[in-house]
Amino acid sequence: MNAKARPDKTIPEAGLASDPALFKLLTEIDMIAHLASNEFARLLPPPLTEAQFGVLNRLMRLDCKETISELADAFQVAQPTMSSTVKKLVQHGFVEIAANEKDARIKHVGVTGAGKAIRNETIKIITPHLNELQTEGPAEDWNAILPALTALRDFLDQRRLRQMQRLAS
Amino acid sequence: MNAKARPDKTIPEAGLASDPALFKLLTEIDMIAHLASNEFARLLPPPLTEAQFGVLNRLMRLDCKETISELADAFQVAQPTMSSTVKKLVQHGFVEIAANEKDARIKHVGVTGAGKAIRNETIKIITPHLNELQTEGPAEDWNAILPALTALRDFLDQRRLRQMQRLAS
DNA sequence: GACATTTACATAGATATCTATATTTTAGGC
DNA sequence: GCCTAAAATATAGATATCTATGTAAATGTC
Repeated sequence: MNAKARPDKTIPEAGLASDPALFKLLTEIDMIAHLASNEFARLLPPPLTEAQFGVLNRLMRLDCKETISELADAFQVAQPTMSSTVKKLVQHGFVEIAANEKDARIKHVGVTGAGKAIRNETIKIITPHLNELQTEGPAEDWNAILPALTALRDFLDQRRLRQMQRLAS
Repeated sequence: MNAKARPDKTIPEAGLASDPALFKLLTEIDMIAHLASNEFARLLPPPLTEAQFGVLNRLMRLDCKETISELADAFQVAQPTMSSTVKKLVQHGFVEIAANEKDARIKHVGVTGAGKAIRNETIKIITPHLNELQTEGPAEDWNAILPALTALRDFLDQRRLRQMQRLAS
């Protein structure tokens, strides 16, 4: 990202006035996700990437081990993508693989001490930025709009599952 | 994306109950963007990619030509990324480059007839899916929550510009 | 007006993702 | 029990993105 701060050409609202509300919403959501993702990626302590942090964060929040496929499903990425992410986490010593006694195909991914340390370090780095967003950002009632977005996400997720089942039949 | 439709392990709400509302919101937004992006990418008529469609759509909506840098800024991607996207659009014959008479460094990107055709074809493909989202998706008042998200996006965008200026000083 | 700086774009190399497919292990039908 | 199908993961190859840097053209300073 090398963009220079040029004369403000920012569009006040995503899309055109004529676009349907849902299309504008999705456009806006895409831009927010993109902006937040870029900012977040820059803050991460090397060698941690967004995908890698996501895995550490999830396993620590849920306080459990998960398999490659479970993680791939949770983050909605392809299984080889998660295999690659986990492989790098292993190389960095942030997770370790445990074999399943009953099924030799399955690998359980668990966070190591080093993994917990860098995840907590990341949280410390991120927190002030989130706080700035809270205090200096727009004063909206985020809890009020959260259920609508959760419903939308759930619908898209269900539709995705339906389409996959259609392909498999 | 090879995920199988496994027993429903969907988390009802993004993140943990203990997470701050804004963090949950950003997590939810990231998941929606991811889901929508995946679905959209699958629907695009080859050889069009999401980034390529975005450029065609923008130039046609604004009914103008823009430079590589202007497009990179608009989509918040690095300039070489947009150079690459435009190069592929040129190879497919969807845009054409016009030189600037006064400044030989500048390239103006304009949509061709073939570009307009495939953009309109894409709209036709997408529309039924958007309609399904409208009719079968959650019945929320999207117009009501749009301003809050626009404000959030604007804040993140402004913060990004501030940080870039800080680096340049 | 010469020279350093800035600007617009291109190129090179690295990474993360995807799809397609291979490999290994388990489960099921006969 | 055997043999096929399904499941979990790995490998290979392609693409899109990034950062760092190169190149050419315009700008500005003295």
